[in-house]
Amino acid sequence: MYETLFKHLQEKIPLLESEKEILKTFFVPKQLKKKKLLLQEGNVCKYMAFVTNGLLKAYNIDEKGKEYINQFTPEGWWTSDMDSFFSKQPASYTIEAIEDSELLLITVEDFENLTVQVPKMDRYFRLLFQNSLITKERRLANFQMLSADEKYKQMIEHNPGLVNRIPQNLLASFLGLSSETISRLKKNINS
Amino acid sequence: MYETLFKHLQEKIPLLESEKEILKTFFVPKQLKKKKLLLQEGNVCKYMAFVTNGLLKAYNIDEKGKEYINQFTPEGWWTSDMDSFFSKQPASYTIEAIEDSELLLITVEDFENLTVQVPKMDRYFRLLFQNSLITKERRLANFQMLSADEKYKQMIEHNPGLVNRIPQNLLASFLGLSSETISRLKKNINS
DNA sequence: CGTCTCGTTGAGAGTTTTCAATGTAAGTGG
DNA sequence: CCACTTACATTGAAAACTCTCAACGAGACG
Repeated sequence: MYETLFKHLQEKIPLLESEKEILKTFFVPKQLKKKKLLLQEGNVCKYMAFVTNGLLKAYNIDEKGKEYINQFTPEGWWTSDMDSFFSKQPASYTIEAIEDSELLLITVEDFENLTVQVPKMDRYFRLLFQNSLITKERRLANFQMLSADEKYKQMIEHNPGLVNRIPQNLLASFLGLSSETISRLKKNINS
Repeated sequence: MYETLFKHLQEKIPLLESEKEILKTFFVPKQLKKKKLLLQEGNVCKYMAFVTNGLLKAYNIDEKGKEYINQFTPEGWWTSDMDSFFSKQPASYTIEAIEDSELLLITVEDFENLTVQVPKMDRYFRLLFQNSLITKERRLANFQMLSADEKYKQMIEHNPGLVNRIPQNLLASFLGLSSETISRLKKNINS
């Protein structure tokens, strides 16, 4: 499972075998069954997690218990409540497995040590966060500018793989729509 | 004006005098009068800009000419269309000065060279992007979860300085509301 | 077979927008 | 310094969009 991680890292930075060995010592593998939590809202987010297999969701809950999905994380991507992770404040997100998943976990302390011991990891995470930031900006612009209809169409066009992998109600939550609205959009599109 | 930049960098990383001298060679100062553009949508974003003075806005425009403000950038912060800057694709944002401003510009090529020549800049930008990401996530969550009323109140509470510095219609655009709605919210709050 | 999850459909309600009119303050050029 | 224009804010009324609630249907799974 470390191979998935190394492959991902090497898309951004070259890695020596010796560095791979060092890296292995920083990560702890973890299995997470469907519906199990990696992080519970209110607790401090102890880990940043690289997903080697499966699919997770990160979401907020409001006073009425309604769920707002912030991010889906399939294999090959990272997840955590970054705010909580770095600041050690209680998390506002809950992170849960949508499918049985395999993760590699790293703590903040190890994260900091890793970037000191292997400085090119600063570059890796600079590039990772840089790309994440661009993605988030695009998502935010979609929220600002698009109608329900447009959001849904964009999603199908840009993330067909994900759309087919999750139930419609989760997609709705991610897009900031109700599941009923999506039903109605589908009907209009097929006519 | 470089002092503002150095001060900002040194909140995240220590800097030697020699490094400051190197840094100076990478940045070009620029004055930007109110209403003038730093970047026009459709052009490639050539610069990442550190604002030493003034205030800018970055926004999208839809087919109807409606403006959607993505970010306000006061002194001490960075602005650019990151997607366009790093990918060299045409920008989707326009960036404009709201007040007479002073900027320090760096090109992509120099940005890359800088991180190679001064590796701790990777760390600096890792931390910068990390924090920006957390901010964007919070902003996105607000868009997903909050009503017009709640968005406005949060804004006043968390960014009173900015709110007092910009006209209401720009604030509305930033929050994804109409200026009329904000007028009505104000009336309700003061009663 | 029963239960749980997920999706569809209808009707009504709520929030926010749009459009248009009006008000007000602040520049700007003659 | 005044008249005029421009920028910004307020208010009302109607319209649009999406949601909520409730009922029902269909498939998956133990």
